Amino acid sequence: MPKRGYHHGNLKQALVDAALKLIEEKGPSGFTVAEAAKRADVTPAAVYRHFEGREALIAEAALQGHRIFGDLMEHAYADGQPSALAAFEATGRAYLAFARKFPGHYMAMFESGLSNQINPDLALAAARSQGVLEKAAEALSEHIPADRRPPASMFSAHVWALSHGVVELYTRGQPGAKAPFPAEDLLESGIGIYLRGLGLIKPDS
Amino acid sequence: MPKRGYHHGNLKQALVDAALKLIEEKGPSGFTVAEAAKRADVTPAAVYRHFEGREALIAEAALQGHRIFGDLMEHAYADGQPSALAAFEATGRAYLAFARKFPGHYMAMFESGLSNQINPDLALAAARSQGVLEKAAEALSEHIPADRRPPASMFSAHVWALSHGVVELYTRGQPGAKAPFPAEDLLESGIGIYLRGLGLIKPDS
DNA sequence: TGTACATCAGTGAACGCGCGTTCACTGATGTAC
DNA sequence: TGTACATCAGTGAACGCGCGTTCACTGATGTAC
Repeated sequence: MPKRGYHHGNLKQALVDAALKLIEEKGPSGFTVAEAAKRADVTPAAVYRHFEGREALIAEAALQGHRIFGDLMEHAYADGQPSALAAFEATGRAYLAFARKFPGHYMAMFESGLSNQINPDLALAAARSQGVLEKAAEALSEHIPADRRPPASMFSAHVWALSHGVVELYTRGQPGAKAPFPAEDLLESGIGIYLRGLGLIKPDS
Repeated sequence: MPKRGYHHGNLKQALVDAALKLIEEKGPSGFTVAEAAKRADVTPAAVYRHFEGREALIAEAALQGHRIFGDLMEHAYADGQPSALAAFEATGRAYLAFARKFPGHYMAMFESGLSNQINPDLALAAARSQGVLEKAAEALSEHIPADRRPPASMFSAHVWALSHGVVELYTRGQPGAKAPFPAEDLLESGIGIYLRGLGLIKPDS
């Protein structure tokens, strides 16, 4: 536990953490500077010692999220190697696992309406995780005969879209929500069928 | 053009239309009662002659959206008949077409955070469009040998998720957005590969 | 057709609230000597 | 080790603003006779 007297010790991170909790609870637009400050036991004005404003705080939360996300994707990819197929599947699963485990980060990254271009660090971190999936797709596409091989960036876009859709529709526990299957199963089976469609899995395995 | 004197003529719908435009422009949480009133050339207080409050206005917008959406899905389904495959593919395309053509409605329906349970009419209208896709999936699943036939509600969930993901990620024209392929092509090809994976399309056709 | 009146869709002013942000300040901390 | 001082992370009060909503009201409309 960090010290706490008049000076906080690590207020910047405490504010980011508070913002993440708030975003998780009420969505990106339900989050307010004042409430984040309150949760960090600090006056609203103190926020401006560490951030230019509300948007900068959200951007920092998103940045941290992209870094974690990128790491997870890299590890998933590495664990699946040397099988191109296993690596590709693992990155898909990592997407959902991240959304589950870091919902505040996820929302800051993908649902806040914040542009990644706001800040070069953010743009870089965002590009990195996307790059991992594209790399995995690239390796996978080499297992398809060259004459009828669709572009690898298409695979990654498909899986990214499917993953995102599953998260948005079947992961949010809205009251009265439809949840026919666990999201993990839905994504796993969806990707499985998709890969079979690409001819990368045997029809009956 | 409706008359306009002291009385508006059709203020209720004018407010819904204004709300839809605003939501389209600034997102569901960027929309305000005051601005919707202004766009309809009316005092904010007038809104309360027709709606209980802000939320009720959004709910009405979402309701109208679900009705249009349901109709589109039904028509797409009917046009694809009697081919189960064509009908299924058509409903997928209809999803994206709706999101393109009625972005305000789409956002009110799927991005406003509004629960469909708020209002029985809304719940009904929302269930209807989902039902069409499920019906299409049901018919399709009968073309798969019964012993290795996954549940039809899974197909519809997969396609729904893929469609939603494509809309969210590749349809919103954010500055600096990644748009490797037209969303329509992405969805079309994704569903194609998926259906091949189900064994419903010939590998090389 | 003309008048009296009920209905009701709008107005305009006001409310309390919480927001993001600013400012001069003060108290704690760390460093130089 | 002790004192003087610069640094700086926090405070507390205040700002202007736009929000959703309420209220008593008024002017237009439609109907009964």
